[in-house]
Amino acid sequence: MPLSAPGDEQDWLAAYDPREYPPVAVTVDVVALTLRHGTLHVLLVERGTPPHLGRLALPGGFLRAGRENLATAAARELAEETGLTELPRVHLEQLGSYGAPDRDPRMHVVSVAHLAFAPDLPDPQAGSDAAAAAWHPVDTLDPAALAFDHARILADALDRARAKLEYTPLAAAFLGPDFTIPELRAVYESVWGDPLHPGNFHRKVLSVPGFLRPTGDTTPHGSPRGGPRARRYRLGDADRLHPPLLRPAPDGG
Amino acid sequence: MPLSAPGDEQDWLAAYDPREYPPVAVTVDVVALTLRHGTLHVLLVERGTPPHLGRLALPGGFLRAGRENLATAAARELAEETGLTELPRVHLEQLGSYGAPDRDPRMHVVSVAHLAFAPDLPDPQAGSDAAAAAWHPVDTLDPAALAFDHARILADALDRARAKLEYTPLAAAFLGPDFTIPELRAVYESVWGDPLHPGNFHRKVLSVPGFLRPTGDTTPHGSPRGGPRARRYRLGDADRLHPPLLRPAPDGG
DNA sequence: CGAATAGTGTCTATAAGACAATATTAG
DNA sequence: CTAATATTGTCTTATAGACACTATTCG
Repeated sequence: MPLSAPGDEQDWLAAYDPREYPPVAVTVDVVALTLRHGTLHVLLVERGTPPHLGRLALPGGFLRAGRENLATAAARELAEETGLTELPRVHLEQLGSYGAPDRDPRMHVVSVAHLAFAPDLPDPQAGSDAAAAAWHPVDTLDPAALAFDHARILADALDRARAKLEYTPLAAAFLGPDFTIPELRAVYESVWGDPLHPGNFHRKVLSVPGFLRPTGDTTPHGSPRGGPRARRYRLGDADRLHPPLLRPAPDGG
Repeated sequence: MPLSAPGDEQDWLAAYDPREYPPVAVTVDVVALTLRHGTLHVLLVERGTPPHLGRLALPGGFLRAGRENLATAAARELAEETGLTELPRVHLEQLGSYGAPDRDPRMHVVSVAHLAFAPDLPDPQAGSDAAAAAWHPVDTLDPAALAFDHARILADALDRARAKLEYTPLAAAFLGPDFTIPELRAVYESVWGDPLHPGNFHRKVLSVPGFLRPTGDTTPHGSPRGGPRARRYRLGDADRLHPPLLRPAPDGG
């Protein structure tokens, strides 16, 4: 219920003037994930200003008030930090908002965090804005190296990513338009951190209706250490996996 | 990355003054769901001021800058609109943020929507703030009667609620501390809108580890139209259902 | 050739759904 | 008594996971 406030706020609401209002800033942050050399990486920038100068942070910035919606702002920030004007084949979704009053020492900042899945993108060295940005492996990343509450946001993003692979075809967002089932399995193994049984995985993904559609051709070569060529697939029309690909259960519970 | 902005914004950021900044308001809205007489209801208020005067809206209001976080603000708004100072046994979680520039005609408002599951609460007539609030059945609600983009928010909330029942024990949040398996089944049937097989449901919920814990006693009476007394249960310690209770598949795939 | 891998077959334990059966209670 | 309901039992079918096997390709 925007701008309708209860009780004692209602009077001055009628004659609303934003300049009298205690300020809240809205920013948009992006947890951009990609796979490089088979391991999961996240895009981080090194902060050039205080607070947390020199520490790593998620790419992000202010919402341009009155001019863009949240998803647009997230895509814009991601494009600026990667130096890519085009971001083809990148999945972008909202993750959640973080609004603790003290999460930024300067003022109350509400950050709307987003989650991006991208195929292997080039190193963000080109643009000037992207100079401080780089891909970092998530498994060797020290959470204490992150500024603000970005370690928490990253942790939430990884939880969400792992869950999304179970019941959506989004694993393919880490790959090109065509891909093989072993490549798809590598995505699941990297994000979930568990090795999967090749044969069972193969049969299972093929059994999900609408997940994969064969292109008819195969890879030109076998895998680096031998083996036959793999068939190539494209995404089907399903936007949910029925039945889902469940992770190996977290032990006893 | 709060307050770290790329390129041309970086200069004036150092000498940041919120009064020079294009204003964005942050509100918190709540989609509060409860079960009354076996049907799902949502808490709505009738707007007393333009825009959308007289139309129905989700309860909500401004985030108190610098003084509260998002979840606290949502709980406060819900308490104010229901007239209840205590909100025991209410599950509250963040749903998502809505920030299209034109969603409120007065200014750019980012609303952080929340989702609440509550046991059958009294009608919100008591407090003055809650005068215009009432529970509305969701299945007979005309989406066009809702102000702003609240129909979309409500639809997203229902999607989330239906999905959450599959893999979390949150159905119990609609019930008291003790409940019977038929009562729990009624929650699933109301939220999913499908009748479930009593026998199979019974066995299935009991088979999920950590979901239900028997209290040892039973209901004092049978159900209104006959039948034996039902055993009472309390929630177990699981916060996820493994394996999940999957909905009947949406037809062909 | 030897090793690694894509893809298929087979078997078993488990789970889901249809249905039946029994016991208990309301009216 | 009759109807409705809680709970348990049984059976069939689908699925997950373990494992084996074949064919293909790299070095």
